[in-house]
Amino acid sequence: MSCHQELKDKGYRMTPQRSMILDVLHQAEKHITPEEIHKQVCARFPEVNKSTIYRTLDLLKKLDMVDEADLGGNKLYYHHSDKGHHHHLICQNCGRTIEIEEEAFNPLKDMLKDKYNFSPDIRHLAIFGQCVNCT
Amino acid sequence: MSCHQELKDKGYRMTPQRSMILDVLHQAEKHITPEEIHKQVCARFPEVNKSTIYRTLDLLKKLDMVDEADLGGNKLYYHHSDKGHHHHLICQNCGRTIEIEEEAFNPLKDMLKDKYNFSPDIRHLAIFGQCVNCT
DNA sequence: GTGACTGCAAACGCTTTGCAATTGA
DNA sequence: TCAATTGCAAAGCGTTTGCAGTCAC
Repeated sequence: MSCHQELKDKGYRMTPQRSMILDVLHQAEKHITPEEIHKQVCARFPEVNKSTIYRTLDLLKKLDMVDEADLGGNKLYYHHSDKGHHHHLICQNCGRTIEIEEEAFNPLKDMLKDKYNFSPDIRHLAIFGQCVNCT
Repeated sequence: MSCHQELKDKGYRMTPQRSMILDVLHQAEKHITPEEIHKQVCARFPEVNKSTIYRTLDLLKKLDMVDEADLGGNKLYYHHSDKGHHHHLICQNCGRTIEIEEEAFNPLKDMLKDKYNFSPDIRHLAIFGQCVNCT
């Protein structure tokens, strides 16, 4: 798990808390909230404080080691950035989320650049709607 | 201002508070937050409670008289729905927001439908990035 | 008159912060 | 050793809620 080393290399300390947060992020199959990270970490190592979760996520975000996704609602979601950027289709009916690869948005990016002179930074995009099962 | 009548027709009461909230929404040039609505309403009619703003916005949303936009961050933005759906390009550097018309996203919609069997409900989309001045 | 509406105050959920105690290098 | 990191408790922010009083119809 090289990201443990990565933290050290950048001059930060490796603590059990940070190690476990990294592990949880690593094992997570999809985006998780600070709340979920906290729950999972506490299952293994009781009494890690929530503010530690938040501070660690801030740090990892600053170091580009996690991606932060605002999927709507009032929560933020995080995932390991080595899992690549991608986007989400979220069914407003059943809640299913479909991941789509970043490249699918290249035509959109080009259009925004050509027509609006705008360079989009599309790391996460949440698009709401209806999935097949629900239409 | 027919939306005042519209409320009545649907069986709701017209109060000074609701009237002013509608006016503020009407005069707003762009999306505004409940906070801003509150400030503007209070400038004319002191002491309208914030919960009234929230409850009125909920009502108007239910009646499809306002659109709610989650532009990221922890705030919600509102605007009169008769101003039409549109999207936003938000410069992460200078904060400028550029409105773009809904039709610009038709190719994207078609792609999501064809490739992912997903029917997007794209009423508001916020795309972050860099505007011309900031690149 | 009466139920829809408002103001108030308290609580919510998620996140941030100041500070003293702890701990990794 | 000693600055970086943590836990704790409190506060921040935008929003929601229960309730008693008021007001549009």
